[in-house]
Amino acid sequence: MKADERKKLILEYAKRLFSRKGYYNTQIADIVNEAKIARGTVYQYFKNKDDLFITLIKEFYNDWEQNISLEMNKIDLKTISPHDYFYFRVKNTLDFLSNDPDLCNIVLRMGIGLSGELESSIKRFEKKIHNLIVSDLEFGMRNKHVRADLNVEMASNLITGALLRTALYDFGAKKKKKDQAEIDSMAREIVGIFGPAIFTKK
Amino acid sequence: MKADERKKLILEYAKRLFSRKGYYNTQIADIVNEAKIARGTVYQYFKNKDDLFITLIKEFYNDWEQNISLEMNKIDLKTISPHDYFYFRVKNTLDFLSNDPDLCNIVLRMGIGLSGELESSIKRFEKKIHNLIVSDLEFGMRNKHVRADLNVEMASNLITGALLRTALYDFGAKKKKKDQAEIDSMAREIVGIFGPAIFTKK
Amino acid sequence: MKADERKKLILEYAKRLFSRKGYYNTQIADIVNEAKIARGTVYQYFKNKDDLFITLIKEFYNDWEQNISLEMNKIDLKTISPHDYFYFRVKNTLDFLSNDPDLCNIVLRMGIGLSGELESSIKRFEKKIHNLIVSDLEFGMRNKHVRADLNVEMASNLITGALLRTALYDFGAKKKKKDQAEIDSMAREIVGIFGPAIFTKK
Amino acid sequence: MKADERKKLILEYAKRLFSRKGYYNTQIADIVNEAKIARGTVYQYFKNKDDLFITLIKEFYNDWEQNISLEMNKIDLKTISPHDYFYFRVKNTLDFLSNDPDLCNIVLRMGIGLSGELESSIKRFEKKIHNLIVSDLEFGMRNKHVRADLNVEMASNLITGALLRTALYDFGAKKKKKDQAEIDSMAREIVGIFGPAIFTKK
DNA sequence: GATGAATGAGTCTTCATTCAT
DNA sequence: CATGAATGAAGACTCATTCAT
Repeated sequence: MKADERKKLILEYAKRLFSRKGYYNTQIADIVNEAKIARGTVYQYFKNKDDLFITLIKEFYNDWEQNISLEMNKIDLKTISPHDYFYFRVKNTLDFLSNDPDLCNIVLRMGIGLSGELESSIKRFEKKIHNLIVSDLEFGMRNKHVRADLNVEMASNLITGALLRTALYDFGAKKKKKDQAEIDSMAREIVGIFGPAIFTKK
Repeated sequence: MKADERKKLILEYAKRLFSRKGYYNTQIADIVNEAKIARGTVYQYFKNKDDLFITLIKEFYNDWEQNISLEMNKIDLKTISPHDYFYFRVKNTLDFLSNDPDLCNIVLRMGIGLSGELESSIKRFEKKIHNLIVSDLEFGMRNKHVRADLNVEMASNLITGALLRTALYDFGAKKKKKDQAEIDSMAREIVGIFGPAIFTKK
Repeated sequence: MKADERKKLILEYAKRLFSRKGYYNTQIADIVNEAKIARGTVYQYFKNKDDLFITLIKEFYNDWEQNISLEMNKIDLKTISPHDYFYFRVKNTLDFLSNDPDLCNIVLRMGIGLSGELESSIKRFEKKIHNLIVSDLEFGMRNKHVRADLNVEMASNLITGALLRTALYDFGAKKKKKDQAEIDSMAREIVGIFGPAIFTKK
Repeated sequence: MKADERKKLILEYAKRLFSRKGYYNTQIADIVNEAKIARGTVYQYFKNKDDLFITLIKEFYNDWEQNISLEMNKIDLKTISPHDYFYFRVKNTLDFLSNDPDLCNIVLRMGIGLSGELESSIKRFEKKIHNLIVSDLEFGMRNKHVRADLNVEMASNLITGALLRTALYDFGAKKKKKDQAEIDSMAREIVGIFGPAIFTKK
C-alpha cells in the first residue's frame, strides 16, 4: 500500500476510535488492531499519539476553511437578503458538520481533559465559528440589517452554542445520516428562532 | 481534622484540579500534593479515582436539583407572565452555574473522553436542562403562551446550547466572578433573543 | 525499609550491573530482578534511567573529591620531598580506585556511547585527574623540583593514561581485591617509571 | 555504483556516526539517511548492525597489523639502538592512529557498554599494543638494553595507557589533523619520559 | 485514621530486521 | 541489486491502588 493511503487509513480508524472512546481511552493498540496493521506502522506516519490526533483535527479544520471559501463564492453579498444570508451560513455549517459524525463528536465534545496543544487544536473550531458570526453580525449592523442595539458578543455566543449543540445532538450522537431536506429544515428553524431577535424590522 | 471536613477538603482540591487539567491529566499524586495529605488518605474516603470524580459531580447535581425546587417555590405559576417566567428560569440557571466556575468547567466541557459511568454522570446535567426546557415549553404551549408551531425539541436544544456556552464562556473560563447585575443583564439578553421567536404575540 | 536505605540498595545493584554489562545492556528489569523489588520502585527514587546512572557517578565523584581533601591534610607540603609527594599522590589515587572495582569499570571504560549528560558526567573524572597532575607539576616547577623543560600538558596526559589503565587493569577487571602492600608496590613502580623523567637531578 | 564501493561507502558513514555518537546511539536509520541509500541496502552487505560494526573494527585491525609488518621491514633490528627502536615504535603507533580520528575515537573510548563480540573486537587493540610492548621489553631485557629489574607487565600497561590516552586526546577529540613534525615531537616526548626509567645506563 | 513506601499492570515508543515490489 | 513500507519484540516509564506501620 502507498504511504499516502496507509496514512489515510490510520487516520480513519483513529478518528472512529477517538470519537467513540475519547483520546485517553483509545490506545494505539486499539487502532492497530482495528486497522489490522503492526504497532510500529503508526509511528512511521505519526510522531506519536498526540501528532496523530492533531493531524486529524488540523485536516478537518483545513477542510472546513476551504469549504467556507468555496461556499462564499456561490452567493452575491450585494444582493442577498439578510435573512437568506443567515440561512445560507447556518445551512453551510450544518451541512459540513453533518458529513462527519465522528469528527463532530471529537470537535464538539472533547473540551477539557486534553492537555496543551491537543486542547487548543480543538478550541480553534469554536473560536472560528464565533468569530465568523461576530463579523457577520457587525457587517449586518453597518448595513442596518441587524439591530443596532444587539450585544454582538453575547448573541454570537448564544448562536454558536445553539449551533454546535444541535450539530452534536443531531449529527454526532446518532447514527443515521441526515438528508438534505432535514438539514434544510433544521437551518430554517434556527433562522426562525434567532431571526426575529436579530434583524431590523422591514 | 474531622472525617467530614477532610473529605470535603479532598473534594475541593480534586475539583480545582479536574477543572483545570481534566480527569486524565489530574493524578492522585497532584491532589494529595496540593491538599498536603498522604497518598493513602484519599482511599480512606473514596473507593477510587472514579468514585472521587463521581461524588463530586453528584453533589453538584443534587445541589442543583435542590436549588431548582427552592427557586420554584418563590413564584406563582398561575400569575407570572410567560416572559417573566422565561427570564426567571434563565436567571436561576445562570445564577447557579456562576457560583462554581470549576464545576462549570467540568460539567460543561468534559464530554467525550471519559469512559462509562464518568461520562454519563456528566451528561445528566445537559439532559436535565434540556428536559426542563422541553417541559417548560410544552407547558407554555398548553397555555397558548408559546407558539403552537414551535419545534420544541429543537428549540430546547438551541436554548440549552446557547445557555451552556454562555455559562462556560462567562463563568468557567474567566476568573472574576460576575455580580448580580451582570447576570441579570445576561439573562435579559438571552430572553430578548429567544423570546420573540417563542412566545405568541400578545 | 527506609527511603534512604532503599535508594542506596538500588544504587548498589545498578552499579554492579552497569559495571558488568554497560549502560545500554542493563535494563531496569535487570536491576529490579536482582534487587528483588518492583519495577516502579526504581522510579520512586530516580527520575529515570539516566538519573540513576548520573546519581551513581556524582556520588563517586563527590566521594573522591572529599577523599582528596582529607588526604591532603595528612601531609606537610612545606617539608615533604618531591619524590615522596608524587608517591603519595599516586598511592592515594590507586587506594581510592581500588576500593570500588565496579565504579572503576564504569568510570574508566565507558567513554563514548553514552549520550549527552551521561558522557560528560563520566568525563569529569579524567579531567579532574589530569588537572590535578598539571597543577602538581606546575607547582613543582616553580620550586625547581620538576624539570623546567617538561611539557606539562603532555606529561600529565601520559601519567593520566598510565594511571587509569593500571587502575582499570588491576582493579576493574579482576575480582580479587588488592591489599595495601600490593597497592603500595604498584605506586612505587609508577613513581619509579615517571620519576626519573620528571624530577630535576639532585 | 559497484558493490564494493557501496560497501565501503556504508562503512565510511557508519564509522563517522559510531565515532561521534557511539554504537547504541547510532541507528541504522541515521546511517542510511546520511549515506542517502535505502534502509534495506545495508542488509545486502552486512548481516546485521553488529556485523557492520565488527567489520569496521576488523578492517582497522588488519590495516594496523599490516602497517606494523611493513614498518618493521624498514629497520635493521641488529644495528638500531634501543632508544631509537623505542622511538620508532612509538612514532609508528602515533602515525597510524593519527590517520583516522574516527576509528581512534571508537577503539580508544568504547570500552564497556558493548556486549559480547562487539566488546572483544575492540579489546584486541589494547591487547595487541600491550603484547607488542611486552615482547619488545623482554627482547630488550635479553639484550641487556632494558633494566633487568623492570616489572614488564606493569611498565607495559603504563606505556599502553599513556600512549592510548595521548592518541585519543590529540587525534580523536580534536578536528585538525596533526602534521608529521608534530607527531614526531610527540613521539620524542614520550620516549623522553619513559626512556630514563626503562633503559640501562650506557 | 493517617502515612508513604511498594507494587505491577498497562502504555507508549523505538528500532533492528524482513520482504514484496 | 535497490527500495522503503511493514513488522513486532523489547524496553522505559506512569500511576492508581494496596498495605504494613
